[in-house]
Amino acid sequence: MQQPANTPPARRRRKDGQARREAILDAALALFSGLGLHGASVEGIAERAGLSKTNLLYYFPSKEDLYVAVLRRVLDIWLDPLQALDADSAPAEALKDYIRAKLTLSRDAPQASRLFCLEIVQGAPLLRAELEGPLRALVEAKAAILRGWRAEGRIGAHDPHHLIVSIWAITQHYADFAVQVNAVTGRGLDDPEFFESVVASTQALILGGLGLRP
Amino acid sequence: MQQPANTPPARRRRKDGQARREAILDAALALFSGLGLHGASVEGIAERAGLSKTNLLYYFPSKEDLYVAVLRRVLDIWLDPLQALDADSAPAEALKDYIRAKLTLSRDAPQASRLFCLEIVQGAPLLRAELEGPLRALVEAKAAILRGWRAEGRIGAHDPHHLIVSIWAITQHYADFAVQVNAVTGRGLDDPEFFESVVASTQALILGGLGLRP
DNA sequence: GTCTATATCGGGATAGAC
DNA sequence: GTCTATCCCGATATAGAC
Repeated sequence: MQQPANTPPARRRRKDGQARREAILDAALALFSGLGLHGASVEGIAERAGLSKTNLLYYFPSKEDLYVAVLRRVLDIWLDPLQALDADSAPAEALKDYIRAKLTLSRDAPQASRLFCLEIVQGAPLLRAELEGPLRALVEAKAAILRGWRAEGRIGAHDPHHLIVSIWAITQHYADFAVQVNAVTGRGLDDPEFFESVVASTQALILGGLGLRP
Repeated sequence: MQQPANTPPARRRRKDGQARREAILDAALALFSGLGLHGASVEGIAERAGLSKTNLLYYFPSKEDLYVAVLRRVLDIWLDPLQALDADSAPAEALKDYIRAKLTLSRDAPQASRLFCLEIVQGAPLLRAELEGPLRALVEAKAAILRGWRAEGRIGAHDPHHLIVSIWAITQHYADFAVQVNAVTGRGLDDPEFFESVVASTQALILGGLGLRP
């Protein structure tokens, strides 16, 4: 079996390069989500990622390029859980799973949630196309599923758009407004007990609103 | 009756000064909420307020001072509606009124909502004291009302903190994530018909989650 | 209170050696 | 790929005349 040292230089360098890019993207996410695009400095990101400012600019030619790269990565994670909402499942189970998946994301990737939030709040000049295209189409597809359930009398009457938006609002709020939630309740999603109580509460609220009982 | 020209200079100047401060605060809110603290420039704010950069710095000695002044103003508006939640009202009516008041604020003061959101998402170094003090106390008082209603069997079982947080999350979301809501639904709170449907939907969701029927 | 001019600085980006 | 040195611009803030 070959040792790592035997790996051809070209390939090893490329792998290192990818790892370095990942490290930069991680550092950038941390600082952009905490300080905003203009509040974070390239130097600060570089320092956190363990390289020099000029060296960082070798990997990403400009600050904006880096920012867009981070944002793209975040968006990919973001669209994922809704995809799983399935017409064949029982409505209550499908919605409960979706709520749990979103809250899990808020717990495990709060920085991604916050960066997404910052970008949307400021008008999302970079993301608007993504929102009006793929996201809108995805929501439309899932709204159709909800309307189908409604037609079959399996859930109560409720505007599907508002339902989806409300689920987003609540689940993301626990990541984006974490400091406020913490100030008021003294706890956060990283506390397993609190996490489960939020999941249960949110599920109860949404299902109750649809006239379903968990 | 006296003409404005007869107003003593000192008084007139002071009144003009106050009006100018207001204009600056309005302009600052618009730009800070759209570009963030570091993204907005003093020059841009001055231009929007109709004076020169140096002149602005006569009224507010530094950019940060201005930012804090804007934030204080926003927070005052913010704490207001929850105060009105009253133990003597019928639970369903009190909650419906609160939801409508919050959504009205989201419709009429979206920039204030967004600036507040930006600040919280970034960790709210300036607001933390306000959150842990007055806000927490206020929430605790209102949570006690909800627990009282629960004890009397007038509402269903639901954690009061989660309920309040969920109402915040949904109602503010329509201001803060307006571009996303617009991308997905094609409409916003400024559309009266849409506004009323959001109010009705949110009320139904919350009351339904508490086992109440509107 | 308002203006012009200017000091000062941080930070993004480039040049070029190694 | 990484470094040192440097350029350059935008932005905050100040000085001082009017």
